[in-house]
Amino acid sequence: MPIQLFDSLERKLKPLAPSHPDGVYRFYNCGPTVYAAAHIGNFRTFVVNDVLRRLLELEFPGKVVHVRNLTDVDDKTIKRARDEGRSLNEVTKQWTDKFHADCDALNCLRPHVEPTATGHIAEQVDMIDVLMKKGNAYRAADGSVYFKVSSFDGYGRLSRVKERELQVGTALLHKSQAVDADEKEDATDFALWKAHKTEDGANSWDSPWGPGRPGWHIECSAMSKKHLGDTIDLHTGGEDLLFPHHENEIAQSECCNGTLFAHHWYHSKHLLVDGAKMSKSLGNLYTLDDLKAKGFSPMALRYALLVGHPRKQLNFTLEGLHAAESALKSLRNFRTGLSSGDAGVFAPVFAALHDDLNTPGALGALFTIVNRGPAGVDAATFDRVMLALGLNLKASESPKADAPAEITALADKRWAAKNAKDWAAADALRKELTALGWNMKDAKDGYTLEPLKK
RNA sequence: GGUGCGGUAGCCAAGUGGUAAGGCCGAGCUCUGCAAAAGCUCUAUUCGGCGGUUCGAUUCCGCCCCGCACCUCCA
Repeated sequence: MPIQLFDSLERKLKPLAPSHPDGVYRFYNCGPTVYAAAHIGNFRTFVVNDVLRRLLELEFPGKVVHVRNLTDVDDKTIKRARDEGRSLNEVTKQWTDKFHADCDALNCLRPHVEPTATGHIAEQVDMIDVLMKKGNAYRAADGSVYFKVSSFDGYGRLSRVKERELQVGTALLHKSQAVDADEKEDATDFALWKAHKTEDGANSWDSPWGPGRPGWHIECSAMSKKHLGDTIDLHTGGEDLLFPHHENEIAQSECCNGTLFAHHWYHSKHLLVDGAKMSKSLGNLYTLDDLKAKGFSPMALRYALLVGHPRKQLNFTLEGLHAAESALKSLRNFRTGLSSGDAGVFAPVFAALHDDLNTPGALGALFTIVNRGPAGVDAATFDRVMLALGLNLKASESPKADAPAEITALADKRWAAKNAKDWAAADALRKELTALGWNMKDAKDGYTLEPLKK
């Protein structure tokens, strides 16, 4: 069964297949802006894309090229650098490293190519130059270059923005007109090149239109073109990117290249936290480190992010993270009882994944197998399921914390009391340990200590 | 105002024109001196409301109620 995935543009399920004669599947996924630690909402998108990547590699072994960019110059990165009195490069390096570390912890495969915006200035300038020459762009008085939306008939196909504009209460339109009326010919035109402003500081590059920096949208068009060619097979991102980012990418790329940009568009939905949109003011914005500090493993987060269908909003809760930890533990226990056996029982799991990346359906099918017991279930195929989902069971175990000496001393005392069958003393010591936040697990010939969950 | 998505057990969440997967929590049991761990068992006559189509609808259609997201740089 081929992988079927919803296409945001045609709004239907379409099978995934390479469109180029070389059989290489070209996959572009919009990456992060590296100005702060990514939050779990960001990671939902990256984890979903990672499962997609893994499925593609199982389907087209050795023939997948996955490109994911890093946005390392924009208003936010520049502001951060300015606020901290550091260079743009220092700031973006720090958060790029952090992003990589978090992705590794979440068992997300690194993309085959991870291009940066600042590393592709020339490619972006070249594209803008073509757009200027073809009449799809114009230079404003201040040296900025804008894309002329009216020059591209296909504009709005992805997001149906034209339908929107017809009936817009025009409040938003007025707002954007007020801001940009001086420079843009039309409110819907967007920046390809932003003329240098004083607050940009040293972050400026030369161009035929004067010093400045590239607009946000052009970077993906340029990097996609450079690393995957004019036409790619799949372009993905979070739902918020559908408009304007992806709409603008299509316009830029198709006008510049004169050919279809992407065969397939896929957008994953956003994450809610405790039923509300994540925001700093609500105090419900979590990073991976926040959750680690609460004692959760990164793998539990990965699992929790896969519990909902990628094309539905998912409500993240701490309770859900607990559920994820427990579910992972069940999978670990189940795995230890496995040897070789029937690989076919896992077919429903893969069928669910191939059917529009239905991860909750796949997990449900998986636990249906788990509940039938390990007899005759094939270990290697189970492992392949874990590989597809990117669940590293080994890494999901809670890190073994070493108990401090005072705790060990108490535990030793209790162990001695227990062996002396002094139950009263033993129970009192157990209580004491519990109060100190440690659970003492008795085994046949010794004990282990583990910290209680916060 | 426009566009799109959704409302399924205490929480999270699949799914189907033919009578509700799964996870968590909870309860009971087994095993343990106790506890934990592990294992077993149980837990929605019901799928936002009202109509309609149908032999039959949670699943299709209509209306209504509620929630959420996007609408220029937020994954």
